Amino acid sequence: MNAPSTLPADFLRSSIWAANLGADTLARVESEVLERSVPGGGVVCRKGSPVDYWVGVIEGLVKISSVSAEGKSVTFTGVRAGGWFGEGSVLRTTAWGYDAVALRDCRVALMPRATFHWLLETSIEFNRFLLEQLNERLSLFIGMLESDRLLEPEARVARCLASLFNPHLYPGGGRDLQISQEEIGYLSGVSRQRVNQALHVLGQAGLLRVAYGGVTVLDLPALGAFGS
DNA sequence: TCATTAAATTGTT
DNA sequence: AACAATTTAATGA
Repeated sequence: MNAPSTLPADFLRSSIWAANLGADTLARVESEVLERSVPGGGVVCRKGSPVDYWVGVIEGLVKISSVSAEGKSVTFTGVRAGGWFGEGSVLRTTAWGYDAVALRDCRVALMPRATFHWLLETSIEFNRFLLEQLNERLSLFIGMLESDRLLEPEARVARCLASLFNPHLYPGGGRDLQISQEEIGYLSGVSRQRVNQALHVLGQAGLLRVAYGGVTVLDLPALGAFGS
């Protein structure tokens, strides 16, 4: 069922930002990027700790969230295989402004801060990619401001899933995603029971197909616009 | 390959 | 939150 595990080098080459890099540039990046495994429930990076790397998800699913002083948790987004996060932190700050937690066993690629900045200074294509990625995330968060307060659980689940199929953030992801209803609950801030109901509503609407341990998106545009 | 068992996930209250 | 039903994964014959 699962694809054979991706080698770090293959993962880097399949990232869109790497598509137009020269061979020697790519070789240097490959030699400097590290790989690390994070068990399910483990912390990829913790709020307040130094930002030493830009992080790519090779395999698994990572939740980006923040916990308030009273212990209330807010999830910003999920990052699935193929996605990179932390560019804002690497660019502007020295400490992470949020937590990144592995929802299941993960393998992540770590690009050292220095490598990131070197790419930033040498590659126009890399800059173009960052501009697009930051823009995609901005519109994602703007949409969340609306959906978080105004929309019912069905729409929140719909948008949460749609965001995981964003072709700019997760290239080559296909239409299928292995994700449990519990994981969707963590990402969308909806109880698992409500996720279960919502998935059936969305399935009835023909927007997606639910399967054991995963979903298949049938109509991505409609999914992202559900409820508005 | 098949049957049995444990674990994970889903569906319902 | 708790429970039963279903699906998958693992194990050994």
